[in-house]
Amino acid sequence: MLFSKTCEYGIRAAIYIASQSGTGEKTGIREICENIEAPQHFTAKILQTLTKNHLVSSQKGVNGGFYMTKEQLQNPLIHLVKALEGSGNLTGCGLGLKICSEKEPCPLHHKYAAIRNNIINMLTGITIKEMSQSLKKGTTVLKSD
Amino acid sequence: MLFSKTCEYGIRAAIYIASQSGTGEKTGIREICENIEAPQHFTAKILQTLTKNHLVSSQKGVNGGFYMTKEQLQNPLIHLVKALEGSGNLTGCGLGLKICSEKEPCPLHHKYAAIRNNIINMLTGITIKEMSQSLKKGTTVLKSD
DNA sequence: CCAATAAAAGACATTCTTATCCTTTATTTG
DNA sequence: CAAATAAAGGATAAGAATGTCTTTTATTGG
Repeated sequence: MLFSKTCEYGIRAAIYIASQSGTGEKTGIREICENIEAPQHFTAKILQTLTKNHLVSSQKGVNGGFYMTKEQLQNPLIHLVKALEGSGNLTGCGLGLKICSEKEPCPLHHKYAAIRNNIINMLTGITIKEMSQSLKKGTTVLKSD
Repeated sequence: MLFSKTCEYGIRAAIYIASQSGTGEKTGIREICENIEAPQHFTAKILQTLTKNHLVSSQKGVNGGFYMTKEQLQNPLIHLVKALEGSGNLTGCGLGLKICSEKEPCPLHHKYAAIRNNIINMLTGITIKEMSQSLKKGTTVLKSD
């Protein structure tokens, strides 16, 4: 509900890449998509966006693939979301008004603002690394079987 | 971010209709759309859905239009959202997994579940009437000028 | 250098959302 | 009843999101 397909696949791919980035290993797009059950070519495009935004690293050629540096592992989830959804997403009016502020609020403004703060806090308060660790431990999953 | 255009227009239209439903007056689609700055034909379709779901009332013909009964004014916002977005929207996994539960959670499951509860509480805790009252008082607005 | 490999990039197809237009049906008023 | 009115309904169009396929570019290992 919160995320587009682009964002869902992107987050899942990033978590999987992170889970494989322990000692500098790289992971190919095919392996990623098998492990997160996502369409391969579409996900490849999404990873292009993430690498352009320096949230994921990649290397072409033999033994190439995607990986994440220590610094990239520390990125909070919100960085991925902003790169993939655009940041306007987290700032607009809940009812779609062009102008909606504390001074001239829509009828949902205050309650919506509270929710949005919750969301931003959640996205800011969790790192890729944390999510990948639960995946490595086996306490969480990224696909349905 | 939370709502589709369909939902945004639907909610705004419902609030406007509610604000005009004091003593049984009806409001035409043209007037509604002028006051909420929404596309007329598209909004008309949305209102068809809402009337089918008995969330708004309508009457054809001369002096007809849309209105809401006392009971309809008491509907919480979540009824509109479920009618317009479908209720699956408020139940699925944040990362799009088909299966994601307490037993087999995705890496975002717990934090996402908390947010979703917040959202459901917000949508359940506010009625159309409450929103329309703030509009009538002039403390909130539904359009940008 | 050459062959193999894997990501990047571009073109295109499909589906869903958003939006418009036109016709039909129901209702009211004179 | 007739004319006017307004919502309901159907057909269609434009745009965005999602998804696929093919070619190009960069890199590595032999």
